[in-house]
Formats: sequence, C-alpha cells, structure tokens
Amino acid sequence: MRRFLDITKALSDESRVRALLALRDGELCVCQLIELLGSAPSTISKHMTVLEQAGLVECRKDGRWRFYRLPGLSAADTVKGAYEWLALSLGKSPQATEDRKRLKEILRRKKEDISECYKN
Amino acid sequence: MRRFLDITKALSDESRVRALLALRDGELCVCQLIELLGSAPSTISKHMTVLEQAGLVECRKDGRWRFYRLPGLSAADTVKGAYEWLALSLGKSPQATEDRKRLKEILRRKKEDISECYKN
DNA sequence: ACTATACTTCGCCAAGTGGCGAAGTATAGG
DNA sequence: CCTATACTTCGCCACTTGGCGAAGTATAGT
Repeated sequence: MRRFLDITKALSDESRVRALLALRDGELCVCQLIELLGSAPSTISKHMTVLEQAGLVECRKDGRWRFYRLPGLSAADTVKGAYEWLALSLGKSPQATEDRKRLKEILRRKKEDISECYKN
Repeated sequence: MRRFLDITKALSDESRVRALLALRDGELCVCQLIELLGSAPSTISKHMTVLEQAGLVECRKDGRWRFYRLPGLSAADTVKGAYEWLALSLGKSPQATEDRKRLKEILRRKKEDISECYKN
C-alpha cells in the first residue's frame, strides 16, 4: 500500500507526469528536463527525487550530469503496470506530443550549444 | 491530462483506495464505508465525492441511502486501466484481504441490526 | 587555484488536503 | 408533524505540497 501510494502521489503532478512521458525516448539529464518543463532547477530536482523514491525512474551519474531514465525490466509489477496505464492514458495526448516535439528541438540544440539553464 | 490527474489524485489517499477495493464485491452505501474505514461521516462523504468526480465510482440514490459502485463497461479507458493497475498492485494485499473480511462481517451484521454510525 | 556548469539542499510562502464536529438537508417511520 | 437515520456542507485546524531564490556541493575545464 505504501509503495502504491508513493506512486500515485508521484503521478499526481503534471510536471512529473510530463517528465516520465519525455523519458520514453531515452534518458535525460536534469538540465534538459528543466528546459522542457520550464521550472526552476530546484523544483525539477525535487520532482525527480520524488519519482526516484517511488521507483518510477532510475538515476545515473556521469560527470557533472545526472541522467534519469525509466526503470528496466527488473522493475516491480506495480511500476510496470503504472507505465502501461500511463502510456494508455496519455501516450498520445496533445501534451505528450507537444513535449516530444520540443524535446527533439532541445536535444538538437544541445549538439551545437550548451545548456542555458544556469546562465543569469 | 486533467482527467488523468484527477484520477491519480483520487488514488493517492489510502482511505479512497481501500474504498475502491471494497467496492469490488458490490455496491456499498456510505454508512457501510464509514464503518469499514473508520472515519467520520463528513470525511467519508468528501472522499466519495472525490472518487465520483474522478469517474472512479458511480452513485445511486435509494431512499435515505446513497450507494456507490464501480463504473460499468462504459467507463473511459483511463478509468478501466486504473482499475486493472489497482487490482494488479493491491488486489491481494493484506489490507484488501483484511478489509474484505471485515466487510463481510459488516454486511452480515446489517441483516440483523441497523447501522450505528450515527448513534451518539 | 579559479571559474563555470550541473545539480541539490534549505528556508520560505501560498495553496491545497485530510481530518473533525456542528449544522443543514432529505427521506422514512411512527 | 416529529423524530431518527443517512448523508452533505461548512468552517476550522494541522499538515503537506509545489513553487522559488539563495546558498551549498560536485565536477570539469583553464
């Protein structure tokens, strides 16, 4: 029950849901999520911690970056079930489509230029 | 997205989740849910309203009683998916088993005696 | 060593949530 | 009509949550 409620609480915020949907296309670092979701770094950081505690994402550190990704096949059934439900419900939603488009833009831009999340 | 978040928020409270699991065995009136969940009438009433707004339960009025039940086959895919996920995750949990047992007790008692939720 | 970037932690605030009891509404029964 | 039962609505309180910026930590580059 505890685990289940951790997941439902994690899923009851729009930014967190959008982050999960965005991660379908592959892992992302925090600064990319910041750009996509448009909130402050501290806010996104907190969101990703919530998702991680719920077991909905896994984390990998690489240099200065912290990459988040969807959990693998070893994930608990509850987590896998949550993803199936999420994909069924919002996989093709306008929000998901729009974000996917913006994400491509962001990823493309990364190749030439470096992030601007922390420029003042 | 709105609809989805209504559901995840509705699912992120233990009492509401227990209520949904209890309704698997058939419709229940508010006073039975009060007995099962052990909260004040006003609290349970609020919970059931949240579930109804999210589309997770349907309501039927009969005399003084208000019966809640799980939605039928006409329910939205997101709602049906939520139930599949819920059943997969908590269908056989200790809490659900315990509640099912207590519920039988409550339903049996109803046949002889009337509810005592509102006795002071 | 110094600076810049990437990210987290902390402290704060406004808004939302779950809990209750008291009071209100609705229906059934004497 | 009066009372009891079933339930809702309202007002309140304690707690949680999401947001931010400022300050702190960690790593990479110079």
